Amino acid sequence: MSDHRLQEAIDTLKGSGVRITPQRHAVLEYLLNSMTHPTADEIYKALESKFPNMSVATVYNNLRVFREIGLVRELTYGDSSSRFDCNTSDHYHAICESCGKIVDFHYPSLNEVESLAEQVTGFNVSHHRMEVYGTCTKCQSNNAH
Amino acid sequence: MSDHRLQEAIDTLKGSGVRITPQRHAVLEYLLNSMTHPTADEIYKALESKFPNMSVATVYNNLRVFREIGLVRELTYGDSSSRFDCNTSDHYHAICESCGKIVDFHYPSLNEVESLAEQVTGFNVSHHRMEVYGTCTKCQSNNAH
DNA sequence: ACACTGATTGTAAGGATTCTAATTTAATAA
DNA sequence: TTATTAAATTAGAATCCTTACAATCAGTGT
Repeated sequence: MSDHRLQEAIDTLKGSGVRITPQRHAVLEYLLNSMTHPTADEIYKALESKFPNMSVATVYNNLRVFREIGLVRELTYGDSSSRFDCNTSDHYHAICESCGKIVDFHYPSLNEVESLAEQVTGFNVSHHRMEVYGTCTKCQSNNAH
Repeated sequence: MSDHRLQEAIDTLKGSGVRITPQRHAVLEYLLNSMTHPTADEIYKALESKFPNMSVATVYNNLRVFREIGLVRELTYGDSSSRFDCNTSDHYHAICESCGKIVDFHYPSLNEVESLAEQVTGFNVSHHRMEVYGTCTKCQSNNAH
């Protein structure tokens, strides 16, 4: 699908002197096509058939590289494992407390909060994160029987 | 210090049929007097001298009880272990990316964001979380040499 | 063809958290 | 006060996620 974003990401990697190996390409492609903010293990399992010999370590290594270069963000919610999000455009997440589903939504960036926080705390603020928690539509109807 | 908040919390627990054991009391008291959002291990180590036989499992068990009852919130940042915050009044956190320090700050609650998220995602939103990341005053001056 | 650097692999190791089974204890009522 | 009982604690094993490590492999340039 998003060949353009993929090519752009590959160019960014190459520009940083990172080699494009088949495994690395596959992890990156999977992340770009995925709308579900997968965990490292989900990526590993998804690529298992294509790369039967790939190690989990490779997935983690590549995710770290992508994160350090700024291609993906690591999301740490309450659950045990990190999730990875390659949508770097400004957006926020709504998380279902019942089923764990994550839905993106847009909102004008909270610059006011950042500048107020700088004044109050003396921090030099670089970024922020925000999520709303609640019940998704499907779980709402399930709960209503 | 905050005997009032402690007594209030204990009443809440008793009202839910939770027994007040010495260990439980100590964990709760430590959390209430702590301004640093400690990890489970920090709590465990801090109470070690008073309860030499206490198990880590006890700390985790009690934190889970407190969380389920709504006395504390579990904070999951990028680092490996959860932090626990018993300040249930509305506030946000500023986190230093250099030294890990966490500073509370107040801001009018982002109700607008919650209602917009409900409209866009169809979620029934119960709450939200937000943090700003940056460099604290101390690390700023350290970096400047 | 050779050397060099980085990437991958498999496995071991680490840390945080949960589980389990046995023991102890707080709250309650007789 | 004592007996009762369900809940809480304990110690250690087990689990899960992630990282570290050493050996191997692959691509690039000389």
